[in-house]
Amino acid sequence: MLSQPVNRPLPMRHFAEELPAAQPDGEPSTPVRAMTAAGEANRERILDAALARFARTGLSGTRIEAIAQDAGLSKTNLLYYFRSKNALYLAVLTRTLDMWLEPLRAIDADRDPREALGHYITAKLEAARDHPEASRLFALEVMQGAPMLSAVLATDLKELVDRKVALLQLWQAEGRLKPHKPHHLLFQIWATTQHYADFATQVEQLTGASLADPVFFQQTREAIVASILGAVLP
Amino acid sequence: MLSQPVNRPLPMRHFAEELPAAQPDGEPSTPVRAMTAAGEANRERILDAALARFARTGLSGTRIEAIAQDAGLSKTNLLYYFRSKNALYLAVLTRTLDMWLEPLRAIDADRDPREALGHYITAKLEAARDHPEASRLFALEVMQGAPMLSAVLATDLKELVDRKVALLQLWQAEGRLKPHKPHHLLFQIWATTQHYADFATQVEQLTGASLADPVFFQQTREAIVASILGAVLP
DNA sequence: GTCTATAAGCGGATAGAC
DNA sequence: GTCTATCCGCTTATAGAC
Repeated sequence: MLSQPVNRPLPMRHFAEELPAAQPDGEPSTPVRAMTAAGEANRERILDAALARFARTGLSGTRIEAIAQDAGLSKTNLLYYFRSKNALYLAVLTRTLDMWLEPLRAIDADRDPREALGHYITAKLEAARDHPEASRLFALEVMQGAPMLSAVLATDLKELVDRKVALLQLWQAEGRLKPHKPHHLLFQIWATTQHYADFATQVEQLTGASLADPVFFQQTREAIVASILGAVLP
Repeated sequence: MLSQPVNRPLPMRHFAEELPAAQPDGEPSTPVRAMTAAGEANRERILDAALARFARTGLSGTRIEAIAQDAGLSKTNLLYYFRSKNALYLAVLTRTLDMWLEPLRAIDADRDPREALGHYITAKLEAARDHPEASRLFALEVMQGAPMLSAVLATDLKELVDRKVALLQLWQAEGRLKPHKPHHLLFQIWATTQHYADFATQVEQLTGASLADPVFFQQTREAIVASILGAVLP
């Protein structure tokens, strides 16, 4: 749809998306619109800063000037790289989504259910530990009705989940999983693992620990694995 | 600290709280500051509308004019009842908090652990079904670091949780629960039950159902009870 | 208690020089 | 690519009449 920051005036407030235009690998030798190394580095710093801010204060609660400061440039300069706050927000969402869905994709039909699900839980909990902002970003977005992401959820996520649900049903038919509505299994895994990222403030206030503590991480992992796998394995 | 809307000018943007001044039961016969029946009804309608809006779009994403319209009065008039947006937000939070913590308080030492925890899970899931906005409101608040609520969480909630954790540890010592860090049991219950409220959009998109559907509710309840109680009961 | 009018300030976005 | 200056709309909040 769109590609790079084209400075044409728009009559109304535009919500046009500037998806970061899948940069061709290798040096930016393309004559059409070359992105310098410094430029690319700025882009990345902006996206990192934006993720942190949006995950903490949401879209409307975040001022682009704060993001710019975190990234070490001026507000105007940030708007050179991203045409609008919404464009930046969307860029952050899409950049993070693939990474976020990766563990689910990795659930493998060839593996043993116990092993595959155990790996999935561990991977999700590691993601909650290593990328809590990503978890919170999506949680904020989905909780507000996914205004910017509903299309992707309804298509990409739905498709992916449908495939994995079919796999779980297959395992059930083979007697390798107890009969259950498979969605609940997924929801329980998502809910419990992401809780430790999304509600980290509360978890720390109540226990004094976080997933960053290896002992606490192991405890948590075992608690989740025990309850969820215990319920679905025959 | 403060009580009713006093119209004194404030030099800086004020975050002073107008906690709703625990209205004495019975008719407003107090001569000091009587609240008419109509006034009280307005207040309630505002609070209801505010809960719905804040839960959906957050504090900064909500315009008080939208709340006013939902409640059927003008923005100016809303500000007659609540001195500021922040005051209104705080009033909504505090009004909802007690209701939200009630199920946890109800966990009873005299009951059988299986029964007590089963009831707790059911009550939490009913709350997620009947008051999803309350769930989302607190989720939004806590996920953003609980800027307005951290004091209450650190004292009231902490105290309440500490008491219940002690009870769970007692049950463990008596051999009526498997040894486990009790916090994880609570977190799992919170996470799974609240997930169906907080991520209702996603749940509906993926399953086509919601907790409002009695069949789906039962399915969900049984899945949660099975996994969580299965793991902690001896 | 409710309305009209308006103050006051913030924050996103653009223009244009360098 | 980065900066300075500035515009403009939006939203909270207040003043004051009725």
